[in-house]
Amino acid sequence: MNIQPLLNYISKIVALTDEEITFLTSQVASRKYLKGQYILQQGDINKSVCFVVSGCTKMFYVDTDGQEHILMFAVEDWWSSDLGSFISQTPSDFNVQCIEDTECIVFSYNNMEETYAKIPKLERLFRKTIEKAFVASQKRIVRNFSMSAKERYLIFKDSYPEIEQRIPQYMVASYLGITKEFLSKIKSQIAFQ
Amino acid sequence: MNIQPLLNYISKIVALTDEEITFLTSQVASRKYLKGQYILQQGDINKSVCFVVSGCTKMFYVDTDGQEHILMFAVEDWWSSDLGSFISQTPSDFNVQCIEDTECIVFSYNNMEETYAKIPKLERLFRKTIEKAFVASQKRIVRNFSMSAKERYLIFKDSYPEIEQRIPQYMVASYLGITKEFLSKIKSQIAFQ
DNA sequence: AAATGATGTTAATGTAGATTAACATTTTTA
DNA sequence: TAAAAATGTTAATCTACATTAACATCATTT
Repeated sequence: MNIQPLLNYISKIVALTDEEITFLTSQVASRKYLKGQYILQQGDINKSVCFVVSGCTKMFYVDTDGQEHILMFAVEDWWSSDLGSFISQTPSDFNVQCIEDTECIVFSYNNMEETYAKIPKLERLFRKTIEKAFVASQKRIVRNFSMSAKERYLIFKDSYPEIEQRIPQYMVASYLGITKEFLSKIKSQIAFQ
Repeated sequence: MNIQPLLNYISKIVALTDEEITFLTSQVASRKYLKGQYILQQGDINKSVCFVVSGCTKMFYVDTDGQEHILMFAVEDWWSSDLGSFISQTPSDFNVQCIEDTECIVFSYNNMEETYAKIPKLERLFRKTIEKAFVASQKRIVRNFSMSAKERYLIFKDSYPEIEQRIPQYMVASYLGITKEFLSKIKSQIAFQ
């Protein structure tokens, strides 16, 4: 199993010994999904945290009216999971679905305690990763409160130009919390200045 | 210095030895603020993470139109900080202000690495705390996208009845992302069913 | 106890973005 | 290569919530 992409990612944050790498390798698994496949479904208990090696996923919530609300995308070198369901082992509020053929490296809930115990550096890595995710999430709340949809779209485009290229526009709209029709209007406004 | 409230909080999540408690005590400080005082101001670098022992704080963002947007309140046993500024030691986007006389126990940035190194259990505690905060933040994003202001108000009221009692209504409105006038309307609607 | 400031309410009017619906374009499949 | 499915656009109409403004109530200070 090739976990090199994960090791490269980790090495940017903490340095593992050969022994730790060997142990880590024994604790994770590689998984491949086709475009359209679900990694997690609303209501199921999330048993795993995925590191995306290639491809792209979306995490979304389907509300009582059947409307889909995208919370995040994950591409190469990102983490993709419903952390809430994972940490409390309760039914998930979210779906995680592949929007391209996707390859992941997977940590499973049962191994997690042992992995943290044997490699405390990984606990540090996850602490830092989640700190950043939390900060980004707070900033998104602020933007949703204080900025217009147009401003939010421009920031998204600017922050994630690669992602905007590879996903359909109606998913960008969903991520921004607006309808595809309104995003279409915004884009035509921008085109004419 | 009385750090008992912090120790009680910690003991619910991880068990510290006497030695660890002694060390921890040497690393934190107690601080008192009056109602209205700022613990952190937008633009300043956040040097500390506060555990609230008594009182209440609000963290908020002032946008370019001078409008205030409240991200969170913190009461007894909660953490109150701009984590983004803290972890990256960059100017803060947020203000933290006391809305009651408030007493905190403070971890400072300079001690943090050492504290984690000496008491890895605290790194575990913070990982878990931030995981929960992140999950709550994601759920808030979903609610803001998929629910009406009235629904969000009812959930807030239900989730934090104590907080709703002790803060002015216009701050609840700001937290919900609506105007005080509209919250007033919602409340009168609810009163007549 | 009056005055000041902070907080809350009501109502008229305005607007960002939703909804609906019809159609255009692109991609995928048979 | 035609048909079907997925994606994107345009325009009319609607609505949740913002804005403004005037006033009411409560708390704090002098």
